[in-house]
Amino acid sequence: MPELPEVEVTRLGVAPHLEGRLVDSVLLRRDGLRWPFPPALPTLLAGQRILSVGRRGKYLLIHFAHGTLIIHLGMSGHLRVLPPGTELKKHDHFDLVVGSGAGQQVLRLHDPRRFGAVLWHPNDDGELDSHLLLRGLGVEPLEDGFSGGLLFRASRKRSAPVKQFLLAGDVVVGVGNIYACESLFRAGINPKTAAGRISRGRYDKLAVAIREILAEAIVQGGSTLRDFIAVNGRSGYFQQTYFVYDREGVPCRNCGAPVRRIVQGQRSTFYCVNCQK
DNA sequence: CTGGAGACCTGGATGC
DNA sequence: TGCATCCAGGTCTCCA
Repeated sequence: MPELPEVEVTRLGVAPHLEGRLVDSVLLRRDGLRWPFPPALPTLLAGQRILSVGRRGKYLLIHFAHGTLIIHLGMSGHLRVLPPGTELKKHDHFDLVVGSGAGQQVLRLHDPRRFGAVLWHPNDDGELDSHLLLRGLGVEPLEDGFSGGLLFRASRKRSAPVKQFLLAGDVVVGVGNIYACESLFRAGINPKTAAGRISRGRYDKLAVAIREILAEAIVQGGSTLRDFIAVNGRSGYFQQTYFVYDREGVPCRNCGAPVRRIVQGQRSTFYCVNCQK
């Protein structure tokens, strides 16, 4: 579920409930997800104040004075802010309880497939950017530094299809399977084209498309933010109007030709043979 | 360095 | 109804 917009909407949703508050306790309901939970987490965080909630790519970063809690939602994870005592559901793996008394709230991580992660980076372990999982990440697509020029330069000598080039995350972060498909459609680029054979001008168009599509998705998600504190929290995310993703055989919204599905790197790619050359 | 395949998991949809 | 198969929003690890 979570690509960059979903993670950013999650960040916007949970931050007001976390920032400035003291951690009461941490509950680990299993040993870990993709990697083991740091067993010392409850001790490390109890009584500590949350300074801010940030994001790097698809990683959520909960900053404390002495380190950062790194949370990844994997394929199926989501976070909710709930009243204490909320009934536990299957696959609720991790709680961060903040505040005390009537103001207490629980940040709860739910992740059926368990591809997510909860990790701890102590400040005395060096810069957060040098953390093993963060060090190889590309630029943020919504920040300065992301441009068609960057995509163009980074793609020279890359023979992989442009779809895979975007998904790899070492040049630009946060573009997952859905938004890679949608961005390439908006830019009119065939996902199979070798990244290194795409012109500067077409990358300019692609960079704009990526920016616009991610920003639009975040705006749409913003309208559902209160779901993050709903007890029976519905999806919390949003229904994006896709142009090609998950629309195999359906007429292209632009030209009417049936949308095609192919497999690249063991992932589905959806595109329009007419509109994407 | 680059690129491709396998790995990690559960659950929902589909087909016989 | 039951069971098998396929598919899913990520990304690390290993190998050629």
